[in-house]
Amino acid sequence: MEDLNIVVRERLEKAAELEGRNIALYPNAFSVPDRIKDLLAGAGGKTAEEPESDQTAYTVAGRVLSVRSFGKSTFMHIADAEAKIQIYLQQNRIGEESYSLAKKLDIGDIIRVSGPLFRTKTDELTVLVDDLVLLTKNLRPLPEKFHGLKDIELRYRQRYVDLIVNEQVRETFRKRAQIISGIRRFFTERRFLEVETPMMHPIAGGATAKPFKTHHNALNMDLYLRIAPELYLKRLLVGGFERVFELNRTFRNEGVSTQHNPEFTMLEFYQAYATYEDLMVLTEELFRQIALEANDGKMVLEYQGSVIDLSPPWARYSFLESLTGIGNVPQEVVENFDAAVVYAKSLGIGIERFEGHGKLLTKVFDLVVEPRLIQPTFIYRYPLEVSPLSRKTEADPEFVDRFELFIAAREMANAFSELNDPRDQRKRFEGQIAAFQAGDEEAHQMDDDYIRALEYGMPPAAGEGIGIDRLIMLFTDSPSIRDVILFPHMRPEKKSQ
RNA sequence: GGGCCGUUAACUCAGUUGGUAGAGUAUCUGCCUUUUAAGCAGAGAGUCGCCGGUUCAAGUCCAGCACGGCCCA
Repeated sequence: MEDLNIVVRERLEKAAELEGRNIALYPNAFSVPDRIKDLLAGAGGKTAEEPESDQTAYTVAGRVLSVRSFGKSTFMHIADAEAKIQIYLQQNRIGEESYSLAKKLDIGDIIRVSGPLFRTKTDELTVLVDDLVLLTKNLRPLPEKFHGLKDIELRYRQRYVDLIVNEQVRETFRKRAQIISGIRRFFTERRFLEVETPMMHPIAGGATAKPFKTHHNALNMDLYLRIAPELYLKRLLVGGFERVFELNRTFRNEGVSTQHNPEFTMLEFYQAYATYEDLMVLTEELFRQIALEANDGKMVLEYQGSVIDLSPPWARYSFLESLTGIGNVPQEVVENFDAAVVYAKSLGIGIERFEGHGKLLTKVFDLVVEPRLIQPTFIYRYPLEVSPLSRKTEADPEFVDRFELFIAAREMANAFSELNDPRDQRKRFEGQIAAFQAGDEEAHQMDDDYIRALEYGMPPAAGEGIGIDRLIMLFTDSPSIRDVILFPHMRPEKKSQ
């Protein structure tokens, strides 16, 4: 307690004083029948005189955000979950006893007030308080009213404070919830079944990434936090569910950045009897619905200064076309491995000895093409080498029936027609194991049960993964993934406050 | 992992050439019954991120570390 600042000490003293007057600091069971939003909406169409004539008392609760105190009357603003409203306390209306409590209230306290509505001289709808109850005493001062809480570290570490004082942050997370429930509806309406598959995997598969490792004590076995739900969802296609989706957390043991958080939310969906081309159309429809619901019905949005038009259809380039056409990569680089090595080195790309032509070209792509893909763009037909779970392109078996979607220079989705030939899948895994032995830590492991599942027969299908956090960033114009994750991962604080 | 930047009161920020630590908000006291970044008068509030070094003297200069941010890989 000795490390508390003077303001907290004073509030503790004030709290003790109130308790000495038999005023409960944290009382329970006070009903709050009205919402501030409803009061504002109900009075919206009324003239200044009408609220005066309506003496109906309303009861709202909320946190005190500001106080403007005079001798014997006080204005405050209080906010509940959706809105804020001004309240007006007068000593001769609520009595000296209640008014002395009002004088002791602090910004940050949660109170309940009852009374009729009126409009002030400046036409602001205000609750004329008849009854005041302290519901929760605040002991820590809120950040300054004008500048708010700016310090990014504090905002993430103490998100609760960020949410109290920064309305825009609340709005971002409301929009996140709205988009996610819209996605659920989109797939449910199309007869996709929402499923939950394990997050702890004995084999971390379905993506190229380093996993987190954990341990099950009773079973005495190591487990990995999933890097993708993919292989379990496809087992469900084998099982007979023809359309499934999962919308939940995935974990990758990588660095943190404005676009990476160790745990993030991923949508994956699989549709039997569809191809990756069908999913391009479905993806356009999905974004169209999200824009209708979360972008005021507009297909155009602004992200960090770039105007992005989501109107379908979106541009489509094959992977190789995009390298030469968008990235201005010389033709011989895409045709010849040795030329690709020289070119990659000239861009400063580090090359591992287990990396082949396809892998090299994806590194070149990330550097010279991806940054230019501002408008929604499908890049399709990826190298076989970087796609161990995708169906080969029938016309060109060095490539696969896969696309990635880029918007605002970021990968937003990854989709492909699924490889359902168990013999080919086993060979692909074996190739991955060879890469792992050559030093590729992210290479896929053999998953014998997955092969066994395919041997029972998985219908031809296509599947897709969408990084939900990046999608939310796009629709909320957020520069960092941490702005759309309520509690982003941080190193621990050195000492608690 | 590398480079650059930041860390000063609860919050937002100043702090000059190295010479006793500043403002606004918030808090406390007094006045004030239609204010809204209310106003006026006064007061309190600091491990200048941490640890060393240089110096008569360090918020300031130097080294290391911690946390954070941005960029790069």
